[in-house]
Amino acid sequence: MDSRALDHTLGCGQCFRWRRLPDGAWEGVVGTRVLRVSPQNFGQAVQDAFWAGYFDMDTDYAKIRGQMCGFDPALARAVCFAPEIRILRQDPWEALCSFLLSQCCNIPRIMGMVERLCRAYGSPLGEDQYAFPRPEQLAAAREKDLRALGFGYRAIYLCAAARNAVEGKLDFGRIAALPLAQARAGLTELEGVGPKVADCVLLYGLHRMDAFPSDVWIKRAMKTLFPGREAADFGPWAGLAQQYIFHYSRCHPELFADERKERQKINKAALSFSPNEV
DNA sequence: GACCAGGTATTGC
DNA sequence: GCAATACATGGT
Repeated sequence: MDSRALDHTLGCGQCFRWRRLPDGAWEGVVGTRVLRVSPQNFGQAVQDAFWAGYFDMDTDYAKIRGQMCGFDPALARAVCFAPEIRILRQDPWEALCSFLLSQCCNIPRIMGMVERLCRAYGSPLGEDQYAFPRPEQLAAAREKDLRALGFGYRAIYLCAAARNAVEGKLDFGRIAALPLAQARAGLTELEGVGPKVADCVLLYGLHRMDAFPSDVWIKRAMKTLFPGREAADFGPWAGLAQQYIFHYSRCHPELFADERKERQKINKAALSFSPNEV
């Protein structure tokens, strides 16, 4: 795996605990392990079954890419922009908490929040690294504690999730065994989990490759780049297609400049009708 | 100093 | 069912 491949997979917005170092290597915490991975040692790292699983080495991505590129020229452009994206097999609990926090935040802010959460409640792993807190650890937190970390209205969502996990009402093993629609329904019973967060948990935490998280970027991209298409059109690899489209869109905001102008025009008009009067 | 961000729950029509 | 709105905050 070359450095471009690491950049694609770890920098495409699917994970929040990896950082790119000045020399092009990446450092991250997964479970209770810390890994510094570079193009030079990647092959050796995935000799270890744990990391092979995490990087999803058993999936033939080249084959899937081929099918995608033949399906739609716009999708082919997104694939060619960052072809080496792989869908990591992340921990579902961590994915749930991370994407509960992600609401109305940009990725740098999400990374900051997750970092503060781990420092406050996770187990130390040495060298200034902390594990993602387990449900029992997070269950000790009160809403005000989490608000103090800057989580805002998302604080109660984490409290509720931790409580449900500890009490056994939230069981990822049970959800993993369900068909997609039912798994999604099970997750959306949790406070603060709507269709987007549920699909993120399914795709990134339970590796359901047909889950298709639809956020602001994906909604924009679907309207502009894939008019008339919907998630199901992308088939069993819709989740991977979604990741290609998400990353491509975020790196090409100019594609949506017209829509942004429209939004600003509407905002301005709304303001002129209701000037601030304190 | 706006603008915007990997949304969700609630409310009102 | 669907649009509007509140919810909190910080990165750029």
